[in-house]
Amino acid sequence: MNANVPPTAALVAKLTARDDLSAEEIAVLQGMMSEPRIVQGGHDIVRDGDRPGHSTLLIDGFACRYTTLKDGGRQITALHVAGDFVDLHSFMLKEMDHGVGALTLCRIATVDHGRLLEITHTHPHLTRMFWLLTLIDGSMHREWLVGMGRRPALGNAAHFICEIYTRLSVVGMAADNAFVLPLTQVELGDVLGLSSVHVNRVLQELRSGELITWTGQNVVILDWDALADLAEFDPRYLHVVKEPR
Amino acid sequence: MNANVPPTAALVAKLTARDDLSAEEIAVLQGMMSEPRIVQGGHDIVRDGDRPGHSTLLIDGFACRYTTLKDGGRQITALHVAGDFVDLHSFMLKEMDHGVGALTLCRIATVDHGRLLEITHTHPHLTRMFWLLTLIDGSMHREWLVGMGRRPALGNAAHFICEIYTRLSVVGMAADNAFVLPLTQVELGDVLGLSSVHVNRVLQELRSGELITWTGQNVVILDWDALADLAEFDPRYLHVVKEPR
DNA sequence: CGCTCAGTTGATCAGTATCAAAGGGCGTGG
DNA sequence: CCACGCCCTTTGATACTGATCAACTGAGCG
Repeated sequence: MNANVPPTAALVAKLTARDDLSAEEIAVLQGMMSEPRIVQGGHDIVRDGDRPGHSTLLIDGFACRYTTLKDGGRQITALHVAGDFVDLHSFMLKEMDHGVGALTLCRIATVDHGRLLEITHTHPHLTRMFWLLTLIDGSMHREWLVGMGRRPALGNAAHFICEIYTRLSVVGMAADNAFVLPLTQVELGDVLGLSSVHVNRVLQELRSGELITWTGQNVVILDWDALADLAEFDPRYLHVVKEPR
Repeated sequence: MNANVPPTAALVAKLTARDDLSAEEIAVLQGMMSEPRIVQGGHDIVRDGDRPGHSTLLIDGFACRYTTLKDGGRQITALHVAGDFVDLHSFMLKEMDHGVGALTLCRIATVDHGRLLEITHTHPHLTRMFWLLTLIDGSMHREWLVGMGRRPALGNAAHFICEIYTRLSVVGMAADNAFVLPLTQVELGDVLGLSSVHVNRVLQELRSGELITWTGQNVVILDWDALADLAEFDPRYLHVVKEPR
């Protein structure tokens, strides 16, 4: 939000939580991004079938990857927060096989794929760090698969809350077990593979168990241990460990 | 199977289905792999929590990534066939957040992470192709998420069959709508997030609709169009398109 | 002031899980 | 070569999770 926070601040935080970056690498990151741009909530950032010539960094706001089925059902396959590259994978995949939508007003900036291509020639470590970002996306996908396939709705909702809290913490957007999450219950249903009615009931159960409060967009985790236990949340899959990569 | 087929044959097929490789790159691939080794079906190739110093290429056989929950439930998050790197992601993630198991007798070979690190410095294009492989894994994860979240069991089972057929075709292990798939119904349940009893009923429905036959390990797709339609299968997510990357 | 949209509640329905048991194929050891 | 055992598949009965349908509330906003 702050004008003198560089657009890459959250990205740098996300990366340096996993490995040190050199001053030059940080400069390359800052130099490669376009001017920030605003996307209104509810609008698409990238469309299914697009062949974007650039990848998009989310500076601020919430976005998601989603796919829509013929019957109108929607599945959100990833939720993105500040510092996430929402479609870094399009650099190598070329054609988008899903859409990316802004859930709230989003501030974004882009990198040209040509610039990324150069970086793969000139900056191997930075290239690996970009690769790492997409691998962490994959880890989250797998964890969501486990949740949808084998966790009951209550546990999976709890797991989602644990994940988002952890991820927001990394970029300084959550602390003291509290954070802002501007998701409707319909959207949460599209994340968890549930109907919005059932999401409502699951949230009530989490509230009545005094595990969380969730009023408007304000989520507070009242009992982290109990929530993580219910979720069988093991944060290793987020790989928030600084080591040489 | 054949002794004068190089261990990297399927991998090269998989990669060249997406972009041309130079002769030198193919030589690098062949030169980097260890001597092949055998793993018995039912045994682990990598364990959850491991920090392997190498990544494993599946030369032959079927393997899976899986995670097990406290109640004993298991979710398979990826199914691997010949030519797949089952844990290329461990090169950057370092610690395994799930296990990799051999579903059948598997022939594997490994690449040291040190060798991969060198390649990221000396062979940018090959590096990008490795990155691409992990991105396609991610695409499949997302598609599975859509299936488990929003497709009914029947459609998702159909989708799985379409996916596997397409993937096996790329490495020459499926043709004429027929292929060998050595998966038990329990394992298929762990893939689809279903109980084995329900898998049985779903398969019977696919059979009675004359969409497939599945006897022992032999699967035949009788009506591809109807199966793909039921599945809403759109192969774009597998990115089997040759173009400069 | 009335619309719209998000959240909530109740009633009923459908899809899938669970439990239990039986049948079939195949390898192994006697 | 047969018998046993084991694993996988199949079937039936029942239970339960989560979906669907419908209606109502409350808050924000034009």
